[in-house]
Amino acid sequence: MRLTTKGRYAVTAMLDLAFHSQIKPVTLTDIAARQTISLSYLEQLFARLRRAGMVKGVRGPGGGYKLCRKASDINISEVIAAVDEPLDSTKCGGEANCQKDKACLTHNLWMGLSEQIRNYLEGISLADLLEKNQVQEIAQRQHHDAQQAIEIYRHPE
Amino acid sequence: MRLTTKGRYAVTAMLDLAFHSQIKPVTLTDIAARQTISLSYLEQLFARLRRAGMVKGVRGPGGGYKLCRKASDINISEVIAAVDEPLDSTKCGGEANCQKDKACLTHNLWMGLSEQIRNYLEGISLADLLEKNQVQEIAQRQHHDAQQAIEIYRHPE
DNA sequence: TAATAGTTGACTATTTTGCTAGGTTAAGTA
DNA sequence: TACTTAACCTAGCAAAATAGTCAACTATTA
Repeated sequence: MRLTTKGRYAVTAMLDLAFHSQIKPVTLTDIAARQTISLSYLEQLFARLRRAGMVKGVRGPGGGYKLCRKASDINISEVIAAVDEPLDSTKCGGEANCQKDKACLTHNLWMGLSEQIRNYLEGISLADLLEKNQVQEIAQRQHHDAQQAIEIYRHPE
Repeated sequence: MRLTTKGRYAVTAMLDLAFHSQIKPVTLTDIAARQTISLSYLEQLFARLRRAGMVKGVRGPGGGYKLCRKASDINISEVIAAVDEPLDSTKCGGEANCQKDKACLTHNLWMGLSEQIRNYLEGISLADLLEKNQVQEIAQRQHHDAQQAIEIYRHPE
């Protein structure tokens, strides 16, 4: 899992869509204006989101985009995965010649971290974000949980 | 906090260094050969790591690089921070005109996530990684902890 | 002094990112 | 039917990031 501005753009746009599309479809032009993202770039992002089955386009006047599923059933992880290229799996793609090398330790760390981030983002839906504005507070609580996890990591049992 | 291949290269190299520099300094040529990273790219990365006070170069025959601190006192977070550019702080850099806009929710999410990842990586030192090879097992345990954090997030109290 | 190895800077190639410009197609509306 | 709207599609482009090369220079050690 990579974390770049591209994914952030996608999440921003999806949040805007989830917030505004409750009555009727939302045009990309509107999202572009509200979020200051270029229209054509949004089109590219939404082409991927559509192919991933997360949004549906409605053509013609009064058309636009709407969510395929409920906002509570779309998590941040899949939004990012939809727009990001599936990045090459770190040279040693499970090759046998890798285990002997110390380099693979790093590989494992990264896999573990990726997994951790993915899980974290999978647990947060678009609806979660729209419902509660006190993200700071939540981050604080999760910070605390993370510290506990680290304790367990360092001193098992 | 961004997650790119650049950071992964840096961590890989630092791990290699921590592992091999216990007796004498390690040349970048050696690291380049072992980790299949180009020498000059490593030079660029180590220039930053040196400026960040994490490694020290020893010139002349028998020279190379060594760690400034113990491997247990160098965490993954600072390695990545040293080589990554400090990324522009998301348009609304704490501006007042931002709070009104729904876009800032996304911003907050990202800040929270960055914080989470940073904390996670701060809790892992180079020594931690070298000591235990069972990263999978650890990832498993942390996965479990992450799930608990998500539960708390969704159902506070 | 000669060899080693860090240090520095300039330069190149590739990929990703973000965006522009131009179309085509489907669905409403006059 | 003609017109408008907006999705959908394609090609291309400039800036940045990524990854790497080459060459000169400096400090250290043998």
